[in-house]
Amino acid sequence: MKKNSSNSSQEVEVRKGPWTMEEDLILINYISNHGEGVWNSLARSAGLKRTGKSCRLRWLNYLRPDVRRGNITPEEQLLIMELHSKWGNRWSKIAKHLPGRTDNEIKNYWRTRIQKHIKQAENYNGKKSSVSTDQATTSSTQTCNAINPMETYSPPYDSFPNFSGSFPTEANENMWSMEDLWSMQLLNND
DNA sequence: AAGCGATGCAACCGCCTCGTG
DNA sequence: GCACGAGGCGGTTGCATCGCT
Repeated sequence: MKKNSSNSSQEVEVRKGPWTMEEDLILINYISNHGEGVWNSLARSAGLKRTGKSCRLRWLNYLRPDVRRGNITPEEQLLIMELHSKWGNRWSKIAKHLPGRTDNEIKNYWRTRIQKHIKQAENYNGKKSSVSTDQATTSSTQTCNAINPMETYSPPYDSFPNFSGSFPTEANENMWSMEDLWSMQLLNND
């Protein structure tokens, strides 16, 4: 990002974009041997041409052994919605209540799935209210003065016709599975 | 079968907070 | 008390994939 550092003579090119399998392995290997630490120095010591931030993000969102991927269950979804209605966009706070889930994953899930349904519901309500304003206002008065987007629509979560059908049914396939990576990492350690 | 728009997710960016000297 | 660096967080973007025409 910023290139005006004092040690510009030794400035190393910073890699951006998708992580390669090799980089993943280096990071996993390094952390399993040395543990997490100061991310900037970790990135340097591990020989990764990445920023500390990038390493941290990759580790937390993807490489950590306890990260669960895909298959957000209906229970988790309800919890997300409940916590979001309580705290708003405090994704990391919400993520702490969903073991194995990352803030990024929850954020993405919210934006791509739930928010879509909210918009649909709002449109539906809008149309409805144009026909019958009284009904619409009475049904939304409970929460109409809230700032939180969760509270700007009235139907309960389970009233979305397609909602239950939109749960991901299978884990997203990555280029390589975490099991593969970890087994490779174990092999490297030998 | 090809083209194209929609969708989902990984990763980056920039701001804020906190710890340390 | 102040400056600076690192970490944390939420918002946004870019790209790969999917599904429809």
